[in-house]
Amino acid sequence: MNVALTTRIKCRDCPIRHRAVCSRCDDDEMALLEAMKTYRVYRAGDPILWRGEKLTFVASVVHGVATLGKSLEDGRTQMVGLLLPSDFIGRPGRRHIDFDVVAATDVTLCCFDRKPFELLIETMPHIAQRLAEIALDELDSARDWMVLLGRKTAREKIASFIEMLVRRQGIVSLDGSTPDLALPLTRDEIANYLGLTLETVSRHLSSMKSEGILRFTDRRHFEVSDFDALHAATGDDTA
Amino acid sequence: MNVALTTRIKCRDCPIRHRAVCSRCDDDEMALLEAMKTYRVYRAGDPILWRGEKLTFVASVVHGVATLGKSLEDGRTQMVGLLLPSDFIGRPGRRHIDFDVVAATDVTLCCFDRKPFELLIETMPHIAQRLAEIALDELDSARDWMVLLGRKTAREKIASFIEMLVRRQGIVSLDGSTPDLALPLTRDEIANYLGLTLETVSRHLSSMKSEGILRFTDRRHFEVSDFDALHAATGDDTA
DNA sequence: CGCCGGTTTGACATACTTCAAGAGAAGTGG
DNA sequence: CCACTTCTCTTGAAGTATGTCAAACCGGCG
Repeated sequence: MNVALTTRIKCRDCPIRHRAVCSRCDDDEMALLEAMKTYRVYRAGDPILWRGEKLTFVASVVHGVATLGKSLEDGRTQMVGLLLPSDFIGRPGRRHIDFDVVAATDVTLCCFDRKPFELLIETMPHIAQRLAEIALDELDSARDWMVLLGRKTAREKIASFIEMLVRRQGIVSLDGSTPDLALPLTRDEIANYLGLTLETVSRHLSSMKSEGILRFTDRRHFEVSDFDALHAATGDDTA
Repeated sequence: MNVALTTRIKCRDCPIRHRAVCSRCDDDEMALLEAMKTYRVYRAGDPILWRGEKLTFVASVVHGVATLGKSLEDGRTQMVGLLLPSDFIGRPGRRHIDFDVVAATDVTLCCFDRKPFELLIETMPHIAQRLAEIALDELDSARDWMVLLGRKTAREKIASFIEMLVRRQGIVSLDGSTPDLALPLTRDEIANYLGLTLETVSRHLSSMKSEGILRFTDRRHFEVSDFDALHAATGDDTA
């Protein structure tokens, strides 16, 4: 089995201490959580939860990136979320999960058995408060993604995706260029995320390269040479 | 101005009492909410909140249907949610709203000023608990919608939309037909919801009519004559 | 009656997909 | 170190679903 226990991190040393579902909890509450939690570790590519599976635990992502996706009958798939550190997995109150969760990189989860966690929601207001915030934030970004999926052209989708990567991991210098950035997903995964095919993704990345907007140092590493042009290609208004 | 006060409903007689953000509250808590709430009424077509606007209140939909949408620079728009009775509007903790909210039919809202409501979240656990549930449910359906927008064909999108209407307001009899149902949106609004154009919506509705899946009694009223065929056209697996 | 918004239908354009072949990297084993 | 496989990615050619443009239809309402 892919699941393994890892060295326990103390909650006070936890990298997601200030953002995860536990972030509003005080020291006493933290001690309680500390006693309940368990870790699970997955290797890149491993399935974490499969659609329809019984939902025995809920979890926060501690390290790594997981994808949240769903498939149609005939095998078409759509990624509906990228789970990054501090993101929450699972749906308290539901017996089964309705999505596929897969580790995109090596992933560490901080898990709580579902039943006890549901009790926690009843008895520890700080948990419910933070959970509501997290869910509402996630909802906002899901809705932004819906605009992208429903109305943007392939080029705009790809530009938006790159811009998101830049905003998340990079700094844009005054001349509109960025340092070297990693593409964390394969062309296929990007396509899956954007509602496109991998060929379309490849073609548009190539054309943005030949237009001088992007420069590839290698297939999985690139820099933006003209951030203004990139933003203009997203179709978003200049917010 | 479009906003008007309406006759106050007592919370205990409220039609959304058991589903809205207040549904977990006990009698004492209810009394407090009763004192804080105000009603706002909008006519079909009226804007309720505009993107970027200051968010002075949050609200629950009591009657009617509102749409939640977002636009691109050049005017393309995408609907990202349909707000039905008991749905929640607003984002506690945010000063501004990032979407356009428009009344699709006449709408009544039960409103709370944002600041006092945020205090309520801190002090009244039942509110935060229910809000988390609502947001997580909404998130699940947003994600289902992302699959539709990203991967379904026009025909599948429309079949899915009709199926949703049926599940929400109708009953399917044993022979797979339904009673007369109302189409609450115009072709244009449906297109907007599905990430299509109104022409494409119209064409596919026509073809499903000629295939004997749907029957229109009038442009805004229809019945399903073959629910199995409808479901088969959605592309979803037989869940 | 004649306008008007919502709708249908047609003809055409095109962005994206599909199918297919091949090139680069990266790993594997001799 | 060099075949050999395998996987990812690129590029091309052809097909198609959906968008775009345009005209006509229909029911409602002044």
